Amino acid sequence: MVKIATWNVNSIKARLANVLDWLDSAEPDVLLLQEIKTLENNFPRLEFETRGYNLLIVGQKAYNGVAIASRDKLHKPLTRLPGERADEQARYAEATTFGVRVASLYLPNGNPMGGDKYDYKLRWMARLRRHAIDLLASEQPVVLGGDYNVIPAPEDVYDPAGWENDALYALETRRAFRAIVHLGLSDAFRALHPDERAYTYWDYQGMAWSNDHGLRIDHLLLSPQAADRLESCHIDRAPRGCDKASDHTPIWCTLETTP
DNA sequence: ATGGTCGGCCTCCGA
Repeated sequence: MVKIATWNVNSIKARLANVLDWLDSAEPDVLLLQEIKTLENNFPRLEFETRGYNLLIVGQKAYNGVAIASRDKLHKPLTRLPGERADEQARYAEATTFGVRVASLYLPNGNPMGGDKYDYKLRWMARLRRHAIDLLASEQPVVLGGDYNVIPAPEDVYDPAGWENDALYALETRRAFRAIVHLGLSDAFRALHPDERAYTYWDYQGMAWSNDHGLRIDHLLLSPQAADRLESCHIDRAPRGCDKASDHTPIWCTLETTP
């Protein structure tokens, strides 16, 4: 069995104690991190390495930044999403570990609607779709995990009507997300919990956490070869309630080991 | 009574 988790930590330095506590209790084999908000050289490597994790870090100063931590070696690393050479933002890391092709992705937020930011989000989603075609053609187990900044359906947000003009839920955003999933990927959480209302993100503002005004925007999308091995998927709400919490909480899945 | 989101970085931007 291999346990793969994803967590937008909103600064690895500000969140280090929370992340290490969670690593020690949840013991994921692979942790996909987003919004580390630091350059590779300033990432707290030692704390992960002493716990037996290898690292692939794609850093950026102050903004964005993703990483993969794994108890197995990380083979054939890819540190940029193909398709737009001028894109300097650190939003994508991919490698093979435990025989699974895993990606840690931080999809652009896209707000405000109708400007450069939203155009960039849609272009990024088109690039992800194009890349997913190639990954699926390889017929290997693939787990594309991360902060998608996409609310897939009304049951994934506390107030769907209030979010219709937001880049996380706009019709065009949901269509672009479905166009990726419909290539043949499975949303691990929704596949195993079809009727469960569950969120992965609660804004810091307006008492969103205490009112459970959340969004489900962190996802694990699985290729058929991974989905056939899917045995569990859970959102761990506990870290969101801790002191100095990230606004996102971890979601993880387990894949059966191949016989 | 007070203040009311947070992180990074430099006084504001991004989320």
